[in-house]
Amino acid sequence: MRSEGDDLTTRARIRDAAIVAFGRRGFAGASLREIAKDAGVSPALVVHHFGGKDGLRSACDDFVVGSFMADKERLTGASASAMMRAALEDVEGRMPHLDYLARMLVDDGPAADELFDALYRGTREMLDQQADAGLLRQLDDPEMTAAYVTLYGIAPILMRRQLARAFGEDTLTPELMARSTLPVLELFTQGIYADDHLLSAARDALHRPERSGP
Amino acid sequence: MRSEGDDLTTRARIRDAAIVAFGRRGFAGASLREIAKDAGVSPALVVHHFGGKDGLRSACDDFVVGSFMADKERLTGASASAMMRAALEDVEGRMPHLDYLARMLVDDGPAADELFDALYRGTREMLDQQADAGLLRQLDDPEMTAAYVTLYGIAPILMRRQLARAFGEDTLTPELMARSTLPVLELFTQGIYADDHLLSAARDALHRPERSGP
DNA sequence: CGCCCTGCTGAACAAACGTTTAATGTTCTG
DNA sequence: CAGAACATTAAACGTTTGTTCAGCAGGGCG
Repeated sequence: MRSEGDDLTTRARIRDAAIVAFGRRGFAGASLREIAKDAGVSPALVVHHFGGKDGLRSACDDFVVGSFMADKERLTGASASAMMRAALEDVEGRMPHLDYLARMLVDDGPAADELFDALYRGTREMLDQQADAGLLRQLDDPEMTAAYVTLYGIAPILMRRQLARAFGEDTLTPELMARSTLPVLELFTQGIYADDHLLSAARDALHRPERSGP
Repeated sequence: MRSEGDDLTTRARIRDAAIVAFGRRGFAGASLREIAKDAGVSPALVVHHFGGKDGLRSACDDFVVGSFMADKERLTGASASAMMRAALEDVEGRMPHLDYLARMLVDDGPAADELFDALYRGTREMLDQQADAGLLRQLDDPEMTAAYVTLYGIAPILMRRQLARAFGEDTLTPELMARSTLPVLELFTQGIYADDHLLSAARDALHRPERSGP
């Protein structure tokens, strides 16, 4: 009997192979036969366990999102440096999950909305707490800011390969992630512009949007 | 005879249909037959014009990247508010191209590297200019900062649907893009944190990375 | 023992895929 | 007008896709 909890069962092996395949080639690009071969089983068994390709997809969705949420919950309340260390520690081990999450978020699958909402809500709550603690500046549009902080947190995961390539690596290494910590925090605590010429120019442009004549 | 310049030829219609299909369903998910039907031609004609699905892909790559670069070049040197207005003006008209670019950047296609490199290079040059003009703060790691500014510029395009959904829309509207201008510029000119507790904590953690005992 | 589940497989299925081939209009050219 | 060159198609090909089906091994239970 298949119990949801214990792992390493055949069912779990299939699911893990599917996560890798979907993450690498996308849902449409990965075939049941390839997944079955990677898991060392027959294609029919995949259907037997998950009902079909769509069922396999939602099982993967649930598992990846679930373990991501568990990780997130486990680290809630931990110190910032502990979170950082945990995130850096095995990027490689969780790489298939990251691949899968990235694919989810751009493929508009059914579970992607739920995942993004959870991330956005988490970011909003975090920012609210920090605002209450007096750690934040006065924000012009807190909700939109929270949305962009969420986007900016996901961006390096979505484009991890390009980010790595820009620094001569071919995948995201712990060193690269460590190196990116300071610049990101620098941006978030003091920005990169020395004065507010761009900001006030934008304010002007938005408040009286003049059109250029012929 | 097919001339590269003038548009609305059958070849161009096929290519445009392919851009829409690839952007929506991904390269593997879109079929030649569907593209041919959307373009109002037979599947065989697609092969005749582009040599096959791969040829069609690279033709789309070239066209989308090419017109993107042309747009970018056309706006080089324009005022910031002019760039903003141009970018906002017809998000809807360029939506298929945005879909396609987003898919390119996460699908690791052959032309994606070239595109990202161009974007990254452009960002680095822009930041260098602004640094020379004294508009930038002193940056801890200018290259990594430039990489993240590039990522952050692309992020709202990659996750445009989620961003829109967070504000009750189902696609990226000009209003949403306008509304996001101020929060983003706010972040880039002064950050969101009131003090540097996170930044200095990260500096400490990176310079003496203590491990937590058992 | 016999029975029935459950995990699992090989073979086969219809559909969809990208591509090829041969043929038909269509258009330009000498 | 003949003929080459191009645009276009219907039909078929071989492959791969997701899925179905009948059946085999094996362990718990009467």
